[in-house]
Amino acid sequence: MPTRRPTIIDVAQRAGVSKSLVSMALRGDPGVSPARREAVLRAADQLGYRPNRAASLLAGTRSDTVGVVVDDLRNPWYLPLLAGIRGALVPHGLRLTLTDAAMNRHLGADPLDDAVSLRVDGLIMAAEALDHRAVPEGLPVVVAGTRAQRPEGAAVVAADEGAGIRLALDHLWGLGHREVAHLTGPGGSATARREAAEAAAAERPDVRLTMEGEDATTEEAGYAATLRALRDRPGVTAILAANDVMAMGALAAARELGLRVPEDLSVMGHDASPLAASPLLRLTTVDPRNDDVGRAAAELLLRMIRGGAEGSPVETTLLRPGLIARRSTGAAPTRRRDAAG
Amino acid sequence: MPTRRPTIIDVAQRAGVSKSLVSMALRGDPGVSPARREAVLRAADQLGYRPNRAASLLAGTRSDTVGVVVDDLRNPWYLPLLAGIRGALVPHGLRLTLTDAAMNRHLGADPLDDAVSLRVDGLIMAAEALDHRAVPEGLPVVVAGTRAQRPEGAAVVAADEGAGIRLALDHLWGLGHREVAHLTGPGGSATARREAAEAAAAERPDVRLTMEGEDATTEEAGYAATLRALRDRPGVTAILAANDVMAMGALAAARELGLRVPEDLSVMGHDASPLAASPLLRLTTVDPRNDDVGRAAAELLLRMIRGGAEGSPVETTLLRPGLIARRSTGAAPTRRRDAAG
DNA sequence: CTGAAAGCGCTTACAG
DNA sequence: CTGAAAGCGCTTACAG
Repeated sequence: MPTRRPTIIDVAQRAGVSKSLVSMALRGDPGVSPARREAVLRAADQLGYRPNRAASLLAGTRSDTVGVVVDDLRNPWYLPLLAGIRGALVPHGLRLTLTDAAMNRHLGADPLDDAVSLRVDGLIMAAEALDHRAVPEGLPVVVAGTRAQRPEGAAVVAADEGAGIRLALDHLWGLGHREVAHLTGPGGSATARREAAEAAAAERPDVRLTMEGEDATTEEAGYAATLRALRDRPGVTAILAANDVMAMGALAAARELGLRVPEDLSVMGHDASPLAASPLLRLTTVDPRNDDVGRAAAELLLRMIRGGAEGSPVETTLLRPGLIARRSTGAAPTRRRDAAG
Repeated sequence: MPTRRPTIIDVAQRAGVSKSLVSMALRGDPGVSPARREAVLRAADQLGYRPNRAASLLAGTRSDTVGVVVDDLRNPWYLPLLAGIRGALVPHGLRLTLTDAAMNRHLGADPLDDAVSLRVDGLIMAAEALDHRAVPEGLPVVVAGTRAQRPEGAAVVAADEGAGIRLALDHLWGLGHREVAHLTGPGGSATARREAAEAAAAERPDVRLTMEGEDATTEEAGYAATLRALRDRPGVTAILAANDVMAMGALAAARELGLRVPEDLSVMGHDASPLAASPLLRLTTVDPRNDDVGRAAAELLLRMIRGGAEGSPVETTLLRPGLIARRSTGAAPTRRRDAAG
């Protein structure tokens, strides 16, 4: 029969101390003498002790865990964000529990339920707002990235979408593009980027910005929107997609039409996801610095957790995005060379 | 001040029943009268009661949670697997906690620690074997996908790699390819696929199989390996990559060399990841049917959990893979048309 | 710096 | 079908 898992009581007996002392030693409480701490750690190691988190969760006031909700694992934009979050959390001894909203929603499960039922200390939402009632009041929440809504009382850390879009359009305009199609779709960040693009274009009467919308922001949507834009707008020489995944679709559409990128058509993404760096895409992209966004979101959340409810005014932090120029953008052709034309 | 969260005691008072009755009603115990169950559910709803999972974890014998460990979120092969696992788990009321080994390892954290400290009922490992000592003895483990090692006592559900590779080579041979470069790398599934390819080629003296190895199975590795293979082997007309991500690198290398796919060079992937279906790649790929693998792994794990330690002999289940033909493969050219040649 | 005691919110036998 | 009691393995005041 499998031996019962050792508990702190077993560790205490072996180390010859009380069980509270074991608890304190294990958690690195400074008020434990080095000799006893040493004895406790040795005993724990010898017994193969592993703390029962359910017990510590129940007894303690904190879970030392942060919940991270991402929208959809298929769009890899969140990877740098997650790396930033992890990097900020780990030094503080916090763990992270990851949930994806899309698949859970698909199955009728509440994506927040997991994190909430585990009594996470705080939540980082890298997803469109879910059912807000699911967020217990008083739970610190930071929204990471640009979202349509935010739960009441949540702080926001995101890239300055206006600045990012301006970088993108300046880049394209600088290359001589005068008619740009913007691929857009539903969701907070696509909406923010679309509005920023419209605002920027309004200030430049010499350029033309075409909007091409789809009901999704996936690669397929980018593919379809690009085909449509190029068919309807002969003057378009550059595509600015709402994200890298859509830009990937745009590259596919260009290839389908026999257009060379960037000689015949420039394509730009947004997110600086790992995809954009792919040798196959070499995508010029707006870099929201999502690793920094993640780091800042995690650090803000930590302050909210530590500071208690009052210490944290609801704040919005906007980070300055950058631009990563790769081979998918180049000088505008005099006139678009369509395969058909 | 934030109101204390309601507990089953509050629910019991409101419903006018004992707290154990609340517990039973909430968990759907059949031995509770419909009237009382109704009363309990109503009271819980009115109070906004949400169970404290830490408490139920500590008091109960099961966590109703399965841990899933994936290797690296950057390679999307695991997405269909995860969908299959979820689909099988949800109807049984089990939840899933997802961990990625790569990022955790990178930060010096034990990827299993989370799941284990939460006392998951079982583990699905879609990752290279980790530190086996971290797996508590007696914990049901199913390894999903072909992996080099497996924890002692773990069951395996995977695609039949031999059959998959045979499908791939038959496909290429049928198209007239007589010299194929196989892109390989470290790790269990790449190793299994390499060995299967070698075995299959050994039976066909009229074909030539070149191995091109890298120290990783990433897109960059596939890119580098392809450049090398095409430089060293003028007769190679097809690339068979160990996975879709490497095949993506191969496509990039082909483009770099000015080779058209599939007219000048055929490229094949493995995994049937979402990437392969991309309009930009349209990658012919071996389909390990990872959704089925995930479903079968979850169902086997459930049987192991329900059956207890003895009910489950260590078993290996191999599923028959398929082949998805797309545009990246085609008839072999008489002779490779190198951009330089 | 250390130990004895109470209690976190549930589930599980066990008695009715 | 229902209720009173014990206990899961920790943490946290609290007393020394």
